[in-house]
Amino acid sequence: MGKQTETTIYDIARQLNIAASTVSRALNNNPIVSKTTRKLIERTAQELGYRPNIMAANFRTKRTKTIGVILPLINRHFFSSVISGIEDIAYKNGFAVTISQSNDNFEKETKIAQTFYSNRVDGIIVSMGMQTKSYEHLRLFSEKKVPLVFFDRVADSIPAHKIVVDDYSGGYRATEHLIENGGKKIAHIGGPLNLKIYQDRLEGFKDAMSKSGLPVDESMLIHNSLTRSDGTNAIKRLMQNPQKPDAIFCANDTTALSAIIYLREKGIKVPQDILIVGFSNEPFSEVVTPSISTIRQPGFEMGQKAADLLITEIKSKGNTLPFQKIVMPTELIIRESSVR
Amino acid sequence: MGKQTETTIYDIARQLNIAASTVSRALNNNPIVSKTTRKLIERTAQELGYRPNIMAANFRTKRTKTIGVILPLINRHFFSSVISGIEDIAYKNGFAVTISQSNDNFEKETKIAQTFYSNRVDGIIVSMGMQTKSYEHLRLFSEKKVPLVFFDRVADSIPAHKIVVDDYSGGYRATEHLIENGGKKIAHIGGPLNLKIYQDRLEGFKDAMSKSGLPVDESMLIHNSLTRSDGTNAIKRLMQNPQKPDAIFCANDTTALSAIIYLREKGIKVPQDILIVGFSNEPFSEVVTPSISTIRQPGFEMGQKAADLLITEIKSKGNTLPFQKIVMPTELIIRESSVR
DNA sequence: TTGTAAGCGTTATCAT
DNA sequence: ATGATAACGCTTACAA
Repeated sequence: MGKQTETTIYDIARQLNIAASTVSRALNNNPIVSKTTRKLIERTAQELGYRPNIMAANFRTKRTKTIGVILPLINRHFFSSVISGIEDIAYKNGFAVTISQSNDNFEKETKIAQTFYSNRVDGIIVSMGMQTKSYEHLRLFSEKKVPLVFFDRVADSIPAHKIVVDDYSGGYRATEHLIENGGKKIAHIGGPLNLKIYQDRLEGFKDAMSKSGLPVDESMLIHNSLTRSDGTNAIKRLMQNPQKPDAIFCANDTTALSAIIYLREKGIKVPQDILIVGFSNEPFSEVVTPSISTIRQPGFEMGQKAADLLITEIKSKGNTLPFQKIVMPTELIIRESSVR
Repeated sequence: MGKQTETTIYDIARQLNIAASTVSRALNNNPIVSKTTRKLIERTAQELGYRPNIMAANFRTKRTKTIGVILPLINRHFFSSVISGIEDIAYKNGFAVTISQSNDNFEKETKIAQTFYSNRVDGIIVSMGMQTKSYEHLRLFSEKKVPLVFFDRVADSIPAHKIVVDDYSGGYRATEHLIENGGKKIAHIGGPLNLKIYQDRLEGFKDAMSKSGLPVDESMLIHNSLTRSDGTNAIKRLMQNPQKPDAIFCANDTTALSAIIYLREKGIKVPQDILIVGFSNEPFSEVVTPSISTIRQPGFEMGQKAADLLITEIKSKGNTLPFQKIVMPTELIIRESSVR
């Protein structure tokens, strides 16, 4: 049975025989209004069931108190953890969070960026899609001084804050661990190399190998999109190789899982015959048999940090701080798949 | 090196010596403008780097093309699947999606609802928190005719569209399956009964039991918040019971997992000694050992359906269709944990 | 088919 | 400390 028309600050002003501007000031906690009128206004607002029209305020102030988030896929544990962390901090600071998934599709990513821009989000947080090789669609934001924070899949060439995990040392530690457990012919199932994170994991892998004097066999390096079926194809190919691997460093847990399941079907034992380490610490990794050794990425904390940096940037309008690259520590979690 | 000031439709109009209204019409694909002027306007808009100020348009039209989503926890496979489905449909219809998580906290849920209302979202999609027993905070939306769609955790007493899975028959099928596999003393680890879904799963359980002439032992019914540790406590209590269960129907996969891991530690074999069925088909259920038999809930499709219904409702402004309760089918997935 | 002009609800500037 | 008023950029009757 709601009223047809919304209460505005004018209604409150009329009721109290004061100016709308005073009402506006009171409702925005402007200390200049007297205590008595403020109380009066607050009570009347309550009585009339006043709800601020944020759209009008946004329009006027050119701020939306909204953060846009672009990421490849919502429905993935790491990403949803990050979202959760972003939402946590945003909420505490009175910001809304708008989320769109690119599905690793470059066109969609571009369109989302444009929509966010047109919607005048106060800032955006981005993790790029696997296809993304050009950054024109994001340049709009840096040009117009809309704060932008990257996480995980970052564009090195764009000046912006970046939150990443230490992919290099993650890759290094994972490989080192495989070597410590007897791995000699170690394969790597990696992601597309246009993304820095996969370059870094690969570099870590290579450096750990050469540190131990082990050769990197190019035929044992596979790069794909790291889906479940990509993983299955990769492990198949590796096992057809005349030089079969005795250990595999997978750039995510999904492909590690593919490998484990494929090898199980073929009667090849993990970790006895082949050692495996994944990356990301997906929830299933702990409970699969054998449980998957992996590199933990603090998704929730990364989201918090990203939101925190972005909001700081938004609040310090224009006085852009020097861009930071925050490298969150990774942690090797040793489970069954890599220990003989 | 961006311009200080944004291009508006007036800039375009001035450049072409036409009226701003014509520009507005052209840019909104109003068929009334002639093809020639439209082309002209589009080209000029492009040249001037025009980006519509959606805030101004929203303010004017009182529409935001935004859907608000309130759910307990983003970082949970079922919920993130739903979000993914919502986002998919919303994007295709030109809607943005704003998401907030209640963390199963009633106060936060209330505050989110108010914020969404003040932000004038065009509609909201809600799955309630476990603490939520009053619906005052949502009444605002129905009063003001803001479309509202519930999913999964619905409030039966509120008139609105509802998307649920067939929890009753899910519970029934799960229990029936346990009985078929030799379960006689069957326990149930369930959720809080203020939520309809857990009532329904329990009802399905009870009916399947009585159908087979099996007694329901009240000491074998446990209700908690279904977290990992809740599950561990529950299975502990059940195993201390003088009447130990020979099968358990868990209201989610998380507690099923807790049970499996606890029993494994105690040397009790699943499924040989105790049969287990879960609910939700979390990703880990397929790969844990033993793999968990469970009830599949089509999260992505539920999200799609919810967004679809909501957008239809939004577009049919005011002419509210009769409220639907859409019951999505559940599917029993039989894996290792329940088959002897 | 195009132009004119009012108005959406708020905030901010300037005056009182 | 409060009031009057312009302005934000767009859409939409209504007029031409």
